[in-house]
Amino acid sequence: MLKHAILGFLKYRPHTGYEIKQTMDKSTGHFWHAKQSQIYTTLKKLEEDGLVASHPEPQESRPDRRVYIITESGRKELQVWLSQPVTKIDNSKVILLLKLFFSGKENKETILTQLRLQRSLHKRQVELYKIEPTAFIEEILAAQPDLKRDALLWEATRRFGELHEGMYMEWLDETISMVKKEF
Amino acid sequence: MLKHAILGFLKYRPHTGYEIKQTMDKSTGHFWHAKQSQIYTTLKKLEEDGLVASHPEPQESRPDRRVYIITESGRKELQVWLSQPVTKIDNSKVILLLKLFFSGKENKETILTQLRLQRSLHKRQVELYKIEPTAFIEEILAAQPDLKRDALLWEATRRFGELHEGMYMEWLDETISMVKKEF
DNA sequence: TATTTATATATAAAAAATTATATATAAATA
DNA sequence: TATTTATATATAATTTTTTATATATAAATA
Repeated sequence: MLKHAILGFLKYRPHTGYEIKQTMDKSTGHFWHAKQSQIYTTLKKLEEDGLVASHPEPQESRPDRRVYIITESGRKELQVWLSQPVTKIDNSKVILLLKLFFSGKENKETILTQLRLQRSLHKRQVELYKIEPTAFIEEILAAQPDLKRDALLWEATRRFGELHEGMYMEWLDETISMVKKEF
Repeated sequence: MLKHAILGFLKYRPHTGYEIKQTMDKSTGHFWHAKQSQIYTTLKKLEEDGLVASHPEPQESRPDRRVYIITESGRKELQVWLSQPVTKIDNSKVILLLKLFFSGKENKETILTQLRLQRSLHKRQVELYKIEPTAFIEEILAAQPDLKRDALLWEATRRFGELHEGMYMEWLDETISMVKKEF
């Protein structure tokens, strides 16, 4: 799946591995991520398969960078993937829930500390959703106004993050109250 | 992490690999899952590390089953893991959002079909959250009433699934409307 | 009666993802 | 001035996860 994410980014403009990591973190970070090492190895595989092409670009003060572009074959592959329906719900993994599930014999304060720490992390995240991705969208739209439809969908994914964080905070508050009362 | 999930289940009672898969699907399935093959290989590793022990149990009509129990060392390991704070937000992966993010050049109907299919999948899921896990909890509580605190936490994780599905449906409806209007 | 599905057990191979490590320079901080 | 942090590049080793395959019997369905 990372293959297709990378093809997606290269559809807009050429990227180096480093740039893909940066762009990904700022745009799809809350619903799709990858480690830098994974991006580099996947780019190599994509090039072997002829879905992307690359050339080294000399730099004055930094080591040479390798710039990747999408090929025609890559565009086709992306297009096919985009049109394929998503036929199941993706089952995510939530470590906090896993710990909570088995914490029946833990003492009250251990559980509350766990929940409160997560609450503080998510509170910060809620703030981020209201600024960061919007800036990213406006920057690109200024250069390419033909991406208006793309921008609407990017906003929809940002909105998902916002709703998700809202739901998470609601659940945390509800659960903290429950533990305070019932434990 | 699967190691600890398995230790968690074995804390309550002995399980075979097959049973762990069944129990997991019915209880933590919406926030933690594993393939059967992964469960078997992880059980082996846990036994090598002395965190679980096993013995084969002959059966009349079926192949012998191997029953795993948690060791003292396993209980300690689980306890340490449970008390360690979760210091970051887990970044999940949502395939639908990834596709949507890159679908700016897809036609309106392709996008709407994608969203509507997902809506139907999640609608069915919403129903499941209101029955299945509750049955699981009551069954266990009937046999072991000292698990009342455990049951409260299990209910909290079920509630998370319920809220999550509600939020997902809300977002899908919102996004479907947006695409209908703006595309 | 034949075929399919479910129960119950797992192993092997492949793919994906994480963690650790490595190089080199510039800029900022102590 | 020395150290740390940030930019920019990647590879190697390990762990985790998925996909594919395998065996054997009972029960249900066509």
